[in-house]
Amino acid sequence: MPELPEVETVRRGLEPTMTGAKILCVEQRRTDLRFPFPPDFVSRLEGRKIVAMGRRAKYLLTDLDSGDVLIMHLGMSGSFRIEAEAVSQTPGAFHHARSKNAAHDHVVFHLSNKKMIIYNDPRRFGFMDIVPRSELAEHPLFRHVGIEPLGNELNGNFLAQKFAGKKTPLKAALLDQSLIAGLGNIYVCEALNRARLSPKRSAGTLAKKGGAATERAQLLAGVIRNVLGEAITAGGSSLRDHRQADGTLGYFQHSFRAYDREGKPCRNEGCGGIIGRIVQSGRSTFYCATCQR
DNA sequence: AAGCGAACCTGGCTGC
DNA sequence: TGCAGCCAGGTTCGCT
Repeated sequence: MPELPEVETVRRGLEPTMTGAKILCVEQRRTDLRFPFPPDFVSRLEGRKIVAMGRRAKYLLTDLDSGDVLIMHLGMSGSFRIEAEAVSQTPGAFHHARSKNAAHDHVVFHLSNKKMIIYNDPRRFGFMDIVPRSELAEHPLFRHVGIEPLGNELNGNFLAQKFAGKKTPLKAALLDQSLIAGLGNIYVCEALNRARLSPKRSAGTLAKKGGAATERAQLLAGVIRNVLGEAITAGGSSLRDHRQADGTLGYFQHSFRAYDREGKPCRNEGCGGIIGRIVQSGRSTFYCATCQR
């Protein structure tokens, strides 16, 4: 589900409730998601105060007053919701057992402010880990993570330098989290459509011979920032189940120009083409063969 | 070495 | 109504 804009939306939704609160009790309802939980998962969380809620790439980073960081990844179908702690009953015991997807509520954090943070993930591609903040950068998950697309490093020169000589399709290069971290299938399709670049073009064609940036590279870098920024403003995209933490739906899906619009008219000005669908390395690519070259 | 398909897992939708 | 088949926002592994 979640690409950078959705994860950032989740972060912003959780922050007011989580930051400053103390974790009183953690219900860990299974031993694993995509990976096993660390054996001391619960004991390293209970009694700790939450100092900050951050994000790196598609990871949520919860800093604790112990110096540990709780790392959370939502996989394809992970989501959080906030509920008021039920009074006069065992914490969390059955309060939300009646809600729709309770079968997939895998972790419940009970906070000192009488709120519950509930992690739900039907497909269980998400995962959680805890490491000391000082070791985060060297953690296997983060060691090879690429730049933040909304930071200052993303520009035409960066793309040209990283893509120079690459024959891999441009779409695949943009999905490579070790280059730019946070883009996924939706926003790559959207960015390429807005930049009018074919997903099939070799990534290397964005660099000149010496490795300098082409105008296309400059354009693409700017478009990536814009699309992600607009999506965050819209609260992300709600295709199936993504919601902001307060339960409201993101609405960026209404602004899609290519993704999930097979057979519909390209929305680029003066184009008049039809959005098509192809498969690249097993994933759907939506693009307009008329204007994306 | 790069690039592709399969794998992980469940649910929702389509079509027979 | 039922069931088979296909598809899904991510990532990693292993085989050409």
